Amino acid sequence: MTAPFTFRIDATQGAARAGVFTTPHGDVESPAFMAVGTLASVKGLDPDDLHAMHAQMILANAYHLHLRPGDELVRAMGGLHRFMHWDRPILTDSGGFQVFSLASLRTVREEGVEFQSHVDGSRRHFTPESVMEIERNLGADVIMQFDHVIPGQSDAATARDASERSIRWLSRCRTAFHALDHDAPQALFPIVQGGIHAGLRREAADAIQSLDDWRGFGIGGLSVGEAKPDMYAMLEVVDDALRRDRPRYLMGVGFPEDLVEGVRRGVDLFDCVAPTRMGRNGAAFTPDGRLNIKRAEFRADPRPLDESCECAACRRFSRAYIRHLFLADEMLALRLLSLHNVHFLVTLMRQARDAIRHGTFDGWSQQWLDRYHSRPRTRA
RNA sequence: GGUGGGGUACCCAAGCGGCCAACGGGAGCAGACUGUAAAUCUGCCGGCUCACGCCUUCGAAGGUUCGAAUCCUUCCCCCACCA
Repeated sequence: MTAPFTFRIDATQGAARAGVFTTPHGDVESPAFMAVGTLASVKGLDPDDLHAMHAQMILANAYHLHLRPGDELVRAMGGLHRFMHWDRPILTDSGGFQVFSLASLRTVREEGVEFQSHVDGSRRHFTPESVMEIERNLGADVIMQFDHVIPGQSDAATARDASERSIRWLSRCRTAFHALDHDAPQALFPIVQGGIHAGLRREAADAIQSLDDWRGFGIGGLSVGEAKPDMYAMLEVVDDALRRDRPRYLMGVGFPEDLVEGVRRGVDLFDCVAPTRMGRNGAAFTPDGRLNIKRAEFRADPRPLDESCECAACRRFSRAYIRHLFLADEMLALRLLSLHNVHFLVTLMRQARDAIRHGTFDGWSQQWLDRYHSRPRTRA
């Protein structure tokens, strides 16, 4: 068995790479999409669903699980893997994104962040040290540093402040991480910040890489309101600035087109709430763009959501049926759409992997993007 | 037959002389969601119009009034109780 947290690159094409990331709970073939299970549940799906669609690794969130049910409880229950009955790799986010998304409920200081719990209003203090302990208690394979995420269009001064603070916090995370007793092997990933400012991104990458021999890198602070071209430009900067023999994880991305664009720019891992949230809100991913199942045009449409899809929803159910379920507020609709969307992204990354291995990625990705963006109104 | 209550836009429902094309819901139609405070949020929702605006509506008909969904008269329906 390969030592944990090694990354083996099997093939490359341009900046794109196909590889295998090894964790204590199994290998992750990359590029890969990780479904998000913030509260130790990929909303609407159970582990059997995820296994069946060949999901390899999933995400959970330190902030949310600390508030409820409590990271110490999760540890007492044998850790996140046992608690949620998922025996494959897990990554936990640190709560850095909540610094951004719960901006109205928190105060950032150098020491850490004071949150007012969105659950019960109680005050909670998060520091790099406390977050490391929380993530140790949860016991994911990969844990993310505590970082400071800011809106995507922030000016350079704001972005520098947040990025440099994130690097100082990384240093504290690293010290705390090594001082803790871990119940099982874990890898701490740093996060490259810097907003949409190329110079800041490069500085952040350099500073982070001088701190330790990291097993992988997070790329954060993107898909938080900036324009897509800015995000893609930052990926190119970061691709160039980071060592290539470690996996790169683009945090919070994304939409299908962003995954393909990301792989083209050297990203190996992605996660996003989009497939489950958009599924719950009535949208399905298809190779021809998003399909809004609520639309009247699907009232009597016998076709599956995506005619080329082999997921458990598309193998069995029509658009007409799923539309009916959705409009009737049946929970099965949310589940089927979530199932399809996660399957879609997991499968998309498998296709990208295969294309890289076969040396056809450039053509494949261009064709895929052309079709996705062409969006024929109706295919009948 | 008597008494009381009621008939408002696709449905429910507020309004009870001008600020009413008419509060709210629902349904319907469309859109947005990117490390999940999200099974959430936004817009449209009588007709014509890009819009200003105009036109037709509040059971029916007639009346009072500068002006009515709102007041009066008659009629038609519905509901409850009494006989």
